[in-house]
Amino acid sequence: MLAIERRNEILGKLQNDKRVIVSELSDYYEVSEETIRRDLEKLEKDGYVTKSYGGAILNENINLEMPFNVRKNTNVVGKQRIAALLTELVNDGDSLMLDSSSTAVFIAKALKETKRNLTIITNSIEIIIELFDAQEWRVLSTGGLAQEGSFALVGPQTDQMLSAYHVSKAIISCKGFDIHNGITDSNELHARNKQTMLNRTEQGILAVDKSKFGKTAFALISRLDNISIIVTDEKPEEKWLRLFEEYRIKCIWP
Amino acid sequence: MLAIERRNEILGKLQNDKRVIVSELSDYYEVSEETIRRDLEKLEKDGYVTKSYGGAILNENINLEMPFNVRKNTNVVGKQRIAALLTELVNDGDSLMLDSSSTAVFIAKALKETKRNLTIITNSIEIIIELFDAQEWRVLSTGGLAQEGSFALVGPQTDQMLSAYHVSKAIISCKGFDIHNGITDSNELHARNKQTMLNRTEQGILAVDKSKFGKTAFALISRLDNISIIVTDEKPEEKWLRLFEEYRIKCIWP
DNA sequence: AAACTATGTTAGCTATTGAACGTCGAAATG
DNA sequence: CATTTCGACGTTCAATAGCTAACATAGTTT
Repeated sequence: MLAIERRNEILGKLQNDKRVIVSELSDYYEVSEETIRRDLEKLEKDGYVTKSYGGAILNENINLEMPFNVRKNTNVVGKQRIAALLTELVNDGDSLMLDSSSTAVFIAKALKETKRNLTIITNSIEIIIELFDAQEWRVLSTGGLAQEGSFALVGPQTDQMLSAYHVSKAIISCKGFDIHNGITDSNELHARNKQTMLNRTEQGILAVDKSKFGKTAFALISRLDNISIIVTDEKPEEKWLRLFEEYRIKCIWP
Repeated sequence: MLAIERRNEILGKLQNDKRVIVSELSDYYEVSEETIRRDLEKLEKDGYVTKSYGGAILNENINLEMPFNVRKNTNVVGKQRIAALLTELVNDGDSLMLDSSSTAVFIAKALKETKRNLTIITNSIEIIIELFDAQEWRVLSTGGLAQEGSFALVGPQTDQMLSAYHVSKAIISCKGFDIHNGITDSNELHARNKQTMLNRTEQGILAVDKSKFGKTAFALISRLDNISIIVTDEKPEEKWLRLFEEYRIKCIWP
C-alpha cells in the first residue's frame, strides 16, 4: 500500500468518525506508530486535522467532500511544476488575481507554503477554501453566480468586483492558446472574467501547460499583447519562442 | 476518547447550559475530577470560561468566538426544527438572502430538498458549496474578504454586492436578541452585512434559537422594526410574545 | 553513485492522568 | 457574627502512554 493511499484512507475514516487513534491505525495498517504519526503530522500541516495526545480529530471547517470528489485532475505533475515556477515570480506582499482554473489551485497551494502577506483576489471557490487559513493574507472573493460544475463564481457581478481593484500580477490559465486566435476559453463567462483580470493588472501571467499550445477554444480572452510572462511545464518549440520574442513575452519552463 | 474531544464537548455543553459542574463531568466522562479541573483550567486560559467553586460558567463575553467545529455542532436539533419551519414560509420561485450563520446552512439544506427555482444570495461559503448542485436554482455569492474561522465573506465589498439586489425575504440569525438593545452580533462586519440584508428586503425573517433571547452582543444589527417574522425552536415566554405583538412581529415555533 | 523518500527502531523526553494530602471557601450552625 | 464542617481546590508525585529526534535501512529517482 502506498503512503498516499493510506493517508487518503485515514482521511476517509476521519470523515466517518471525526477522529482517529494512533494505536488503532498502527494496528490496522500494520505499520509503526511513528509512521502513523508522520501521516497525521502531514495531514495537520495540510490543515485537515488537529493532532491531540494519542490521536487526531478532523478539522470541521475544511470541507473535505470537495477536493477529492470534484476534480478529475489531469496532468497534476505539470501543474505542480508550473506552480513551483510561479512561486519564484511572486514576492512577499504582492497583490494577485487568480482565476478559477485547476492550475490556479495548485498555484495557491504552492504560494501558501512559501509567501507571506499576500493579497489574493479570486473567483475560485476552491482557492478561497484552500486559503481560508492563510495567516496574514488578505483573501478576497469576487462575488458572482455559482456555476455548477466548475466551482467558480462568474458573471457580470464578478467583473464588476474585479474592476474595483488593481493588482501587481494577474495569473490566469486558458483552454486554448494560438498564434492567430490568441488566448481562448470554452466558456464565455469565464473568458470575460479572465479578460477583466488582465485589464486590471500591469503584469499578466499566463500559466498553461504545453497541451494548450496551438489549440483554439470558443471564446476569446485576449490577444497576446496583454501577457507579460508565460509559465509552462515543458520547453516549447522554436516557433513559439520566436513568437514570444516578437511580442516581448518572457517564457519560463522548468 | 481524546482529550481534545472531551474539551470540545465540554464547550458544547457550555453553549447549551451556560455552566458545567466538575463532579458531573467527572462522572459523565469517567475521568477524575482533577482531569476535569485541568480541562476547565485550559478553557479558562483560552478565555472561554470562568472557573468558580465547583464548576465553571461560560464567558458571556460573546466577542470571543467559539471554535467553528464546536459552534457548528451545538443545538443541531433546534436548528433543524427552525429550518423545517422556514420551508413553510418560502415559496417556489422566491428570491432570498441568507447570512453566514450555521443555522442558515441548515435552512439551505432543507430548502434544497423541498423548493424549486429559488434565487439565493449569500455570503456563506458553506451555503455556496451546499447549493452548487441545486438544479434550476440561481445561487449568487456576494464577494468579500474571506474571514478566517467563520467561513464567511465580509466587509464593504459584501455590503456593496448585497445592495445591488432586492429580495422577497432575507433570513438572518444573530448572537443576541433583546427588548432594549435589539438584534446584535459579536462581529461588527457580520452585523453590518446582516443590516444590509434587512435593508434590501420587504420581509426580514429572524431565525434564532431560544438561547439568544435576552442576550446582547457587541454590535447592533437592527432594532426590532425591520423584522417581520421570528422563527425559533421553542415557545418563548409571554413577555416576548407580548413584545412581538406590540411590534406586529409574527412568531413561529414548532 | 548520490540524493531522496518512506519506514522502522530506539532512547530519552514530555504530557496526561490519577492518587494523596494539606489548604481553602462556602454555607450552615451555634 | 464567629465557628464549624465538608466538599472543593491546588500541589506534588508517580506511572504510563505518547512524543520527538536521531539514526538505520531499503527502495526509488535522478
